Amino acid sequence: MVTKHTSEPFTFCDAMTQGQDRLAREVLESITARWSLSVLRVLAEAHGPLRFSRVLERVEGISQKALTHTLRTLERDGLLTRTLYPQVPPRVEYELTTLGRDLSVPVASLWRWIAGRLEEFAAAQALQRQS
Amino acid sequence: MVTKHTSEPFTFCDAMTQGQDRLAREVLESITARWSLSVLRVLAEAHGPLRFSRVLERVEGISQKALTHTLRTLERDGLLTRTLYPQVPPRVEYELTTLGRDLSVPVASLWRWIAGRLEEFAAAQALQRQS
DNA sequence: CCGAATCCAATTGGATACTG
DNA sequence: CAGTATCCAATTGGATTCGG
Repeated sequence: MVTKHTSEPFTFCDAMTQGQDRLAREVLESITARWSLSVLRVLAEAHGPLRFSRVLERVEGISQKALTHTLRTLERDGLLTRTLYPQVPPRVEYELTTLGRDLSVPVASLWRWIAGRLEEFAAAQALQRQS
Repeated sequence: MVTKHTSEPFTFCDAMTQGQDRLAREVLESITARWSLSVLRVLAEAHGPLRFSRVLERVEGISQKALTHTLRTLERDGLLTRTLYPQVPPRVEYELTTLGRDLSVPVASLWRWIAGRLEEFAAAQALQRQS
């Protein structure tokens, strides 16, 4: 699959089959879901595996249920691995995959694009509140 | 505000105040919300203003309520403009701003990053379903 | 025509209790 | 310890109706 580049923006979807488009959207959603970036960040900063409880502590405001769901989704998409050590009490460790680590590059780009235009966004919102 | 670049990924949040971080997240959310990309795309391809009904027709599967909400959010963030022509019956036109048009660049980057790794994502998901 | 308002179904999310 | 299960509150989303 090769993405055609034309003068038209947003054409990047066109070269995909319906299944590919669906998968790509799924991944995009899991990346941009409520808690994903925070969890990815915590794991990136850990430079190694982290137990469930440690992640729970470091992601401010997340509930245990939401964390479980977020981790499962990111695992499903191959961004992190889940390793269960069958001990009593059990130990479960989460760690970024190479894919998960590489992700920070394009995500950081988008983030910086937004960060570089914060004044424009703030101005737009301020204008909006007037009318 | 200057974003510090270190070897650490995800540090791009650090140089922001809490208010800036909140705003950036708000924008990121509005961009990645359910229908935003489709709406932005339709407007980008229009090369000009588009009436509410025309957008509604071209975004497959969206409800009128969801479209109204999406348009309002994107307008609030300065990505498009809403122009009301006080006629009977009323006419309302939506058009991308420069900010909205520029957005397609970083979004396309992230999209291509994902698109270029679809096989890895598919493989990860396949593996997942086994266990 | 545009969209606000209303109603209702379905999904989400937190809190708590429980288990291997 | 790391969840799953359950209950419940709050939010979301579609369908429909109504109004300027």
